[in-house]
Amino acid sequence: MPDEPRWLTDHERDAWLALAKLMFNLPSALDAQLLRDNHLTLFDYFVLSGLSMAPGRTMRLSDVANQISCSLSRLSNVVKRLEQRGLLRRAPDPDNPRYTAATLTDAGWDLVVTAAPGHVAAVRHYVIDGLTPSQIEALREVACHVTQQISQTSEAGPRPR
Amino acid sequence: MPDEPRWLTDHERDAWLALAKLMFNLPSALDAQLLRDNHLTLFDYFVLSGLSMAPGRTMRLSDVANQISCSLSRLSNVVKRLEQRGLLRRAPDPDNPRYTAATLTDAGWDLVVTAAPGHVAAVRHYVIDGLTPSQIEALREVACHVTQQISQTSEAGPRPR
DNA sequence: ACTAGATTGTTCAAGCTTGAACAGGAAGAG
DNA sequence: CTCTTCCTGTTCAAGCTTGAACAATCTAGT
Repeated sequence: MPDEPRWLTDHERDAWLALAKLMFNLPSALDAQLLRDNHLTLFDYFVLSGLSMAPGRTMRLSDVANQISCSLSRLSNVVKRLEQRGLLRRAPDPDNPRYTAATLTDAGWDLVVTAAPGHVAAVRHYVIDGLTPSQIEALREVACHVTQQISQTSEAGPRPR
Repeated sequence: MPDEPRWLTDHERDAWLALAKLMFNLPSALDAQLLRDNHLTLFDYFVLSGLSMAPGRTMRLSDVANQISCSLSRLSNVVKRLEQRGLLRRAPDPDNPRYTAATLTDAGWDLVVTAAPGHVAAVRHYVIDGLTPSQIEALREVACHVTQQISQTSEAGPRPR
């Protein structure tokens, strides 16, 4: 039988509700821009953009999954579709055939280069522009805090009581 | 042909990447706790919790959709499933038969009461606890800024150039 | 009163995500 | 050397979301 839980104060609740609204709506807003202009989801863009910055435009799938914190299952499905569109190629890693390496094709590179300006403009429009430098710093601190809590908790179970 | 776009500075990019990681992972972390303990998604919880705070535990579907900023299509599907589970009832609004009103049942109320402490604990754990009051205030300001940008832009098209 | 348009909500097909089951290879213990 | 275990990645079924099409109702203009 749990003690009386520590409810949120009014300020805490306001901040949480605002964040929840952001979580529900920002992904679809960014998806909408990328889909409309480049037929990419935000998730697709992160995968391609990650590859475009890697040496040799190549990364192991498990490294990609770690970088953007997603399930291997989801990544595998997305990468399969991106390969079917000719934006990247999959091949077993020569050093260690257990790994699969994804390499951006020229078409994939061109698409990232084409899509980047519009995507950055959307991120600026929705998130960055209009914030003061100290708000941007606070945003970074808060978001890092949350992601750290999540990754630390994944082992110990979400709610340790 | 666009001008050279305004890329993000290092600080801005760090803040944006941290927020993106939060967006990708916080919803599933909160879903996981609610699904494990109460067989509810976060979205389900917001719907039920919204009804539980409304006068008569009743709201019009379109008001619910506005409150949590989601498509009517998604809400309609979720509400149908919640009704099948006996957590709420749908009925045409007596005042205006064009509206559909959803009313929380006793079972739905009991479930919200049961689920709330664990959910609040998870929100505290992942988000609120460990932040200073000024960080919480900054979070609220930033999140409100973003949601405002999104709702203002939905009319004029995401990327006005 | 009548028509045109807007609002509200449902439904359907298509696509996506999730979690579980599975296969293959690598590393380590005995 | 062999067995077990872990890691990596794929696949499949089930469930969810999306957007478009549709029906029903209200509102406003004429």
